[in-house]
Amino acid sequence: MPASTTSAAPSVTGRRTRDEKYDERRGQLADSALQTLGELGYARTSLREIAQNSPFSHGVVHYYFAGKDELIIYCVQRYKAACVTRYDELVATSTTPSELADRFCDKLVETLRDEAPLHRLWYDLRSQALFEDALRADVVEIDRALEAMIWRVLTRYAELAGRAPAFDSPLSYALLDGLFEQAVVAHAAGEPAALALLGERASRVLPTLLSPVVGTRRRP
Amino acid sequence: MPASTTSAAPSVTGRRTRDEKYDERRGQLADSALQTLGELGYARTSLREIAQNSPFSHGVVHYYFAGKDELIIYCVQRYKAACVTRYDELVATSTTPSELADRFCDKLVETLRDEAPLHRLWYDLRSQALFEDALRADVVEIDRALEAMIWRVLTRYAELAGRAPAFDSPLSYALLDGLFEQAVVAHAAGEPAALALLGERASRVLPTLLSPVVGTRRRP
DNA sequence: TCGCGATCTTGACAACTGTCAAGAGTTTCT
DNA sequence: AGAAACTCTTGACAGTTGTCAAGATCGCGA
Repeated sequence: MPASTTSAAPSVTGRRTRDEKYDERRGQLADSALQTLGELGYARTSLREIAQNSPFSHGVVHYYFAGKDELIIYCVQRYKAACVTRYDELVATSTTPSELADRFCDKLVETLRDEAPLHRLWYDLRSQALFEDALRADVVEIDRALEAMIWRVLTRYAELAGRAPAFDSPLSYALLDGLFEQAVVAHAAGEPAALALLGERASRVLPTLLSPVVGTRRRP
Repeated sequence: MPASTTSAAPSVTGRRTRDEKYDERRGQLADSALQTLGELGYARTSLREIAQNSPFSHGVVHYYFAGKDELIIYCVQRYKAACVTRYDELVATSTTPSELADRFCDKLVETLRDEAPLHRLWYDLRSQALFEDALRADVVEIDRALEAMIWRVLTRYAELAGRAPAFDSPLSYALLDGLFEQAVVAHAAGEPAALALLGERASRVLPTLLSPVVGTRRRP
């Protein structure tokens, strides 16, 4: 174990301190673990398999983590950090509702295309959390963060359109998440149209997530 | 192995034939397996655990099934048969759109309340199919059957309302499935409001799955 | 009643898992 | 340079798993 127990902020000096290297190794191991998890899924991933996808041997895990559970949870939190800001730039810079909708759908398709293993892993972990208590708290927290991410998109979308969201945050997230998970499943099953269908369906659904326009009906 | 290889239709005589008993045992084992799977999830369920939830010992599985995979797939197909007709009676006997919507939402809540383990298992298996090729074909087939089940509800709902479905079958299913899975997760996490929220959200979403009314706008 | 096939139990097997201790190798500091 | 702390490898452990073979038990037909 490292001598110091203080958390590792970047050192002011040029040299890296021990704690920084320690945290770097933890991250390195977590990335190897995430790669393996994305390929094999939670159930089939063993510590030895993780180590084989890393420059280290299987025993090193217990030097940097208390055990398998702590490693997995660390991975899950790392995954979350990479996810929840995915649409923020798009939300900040879009100027019309249709521009925001288009860019959001494109990004949705793009992340499925480029990061399919991680998305498979996410749905796998969320299912595992239905049975494994140790995962539940972190999975629920990530789900909330994803919901908030979607809600930021929708509220800005509504704002740009001069309308209101049709549903509240959890319901809106549930609908879009169902759409995305269906695409992940189809993509994993090798359906080549999965990407295009996701984009097309998302762009059809988005307008219905805003409440119907009022006040434009002609006077009687 | 049983002497005859013919499939076991109910015998005309009063006595049960060997093949009938053979199939009965397969079903019995599959039910024990489904119970264990619903409690522990796919990853943590072993053949010995399944056998402990049955009147038999662990070795008997290999007398009735070629191996673990065949047992699991047999279970999954059995699960499907119990699921896909859940809303058919309601579809056949409802006479107004709001009656159908109410009864559908009630049934949705009821099945989550009474059969939560099986629903957990379903989402678990669908996630496992993202990694395990042996499960993929059967899981995809079940997903299609569930989609058709939902589509029967929606087309009848639209018919009773004198309107058209707003989206096609896959998209409608994806949206409602997202809603239901969210409720399964919340229910498993012990949130007591999960059941009520599911019913409330479903009844809010259903009307938006029909295309907006046209032709009722007053003439200019 | 007896015999034979169907059914089921028991026990063993190899493979795999998470865990951890012992020690080798490496870096750091005085 | 030498000691001390840190880092990593190796090998072993106990437990679990799917699989299957050998044999015990059951039940039906003659």
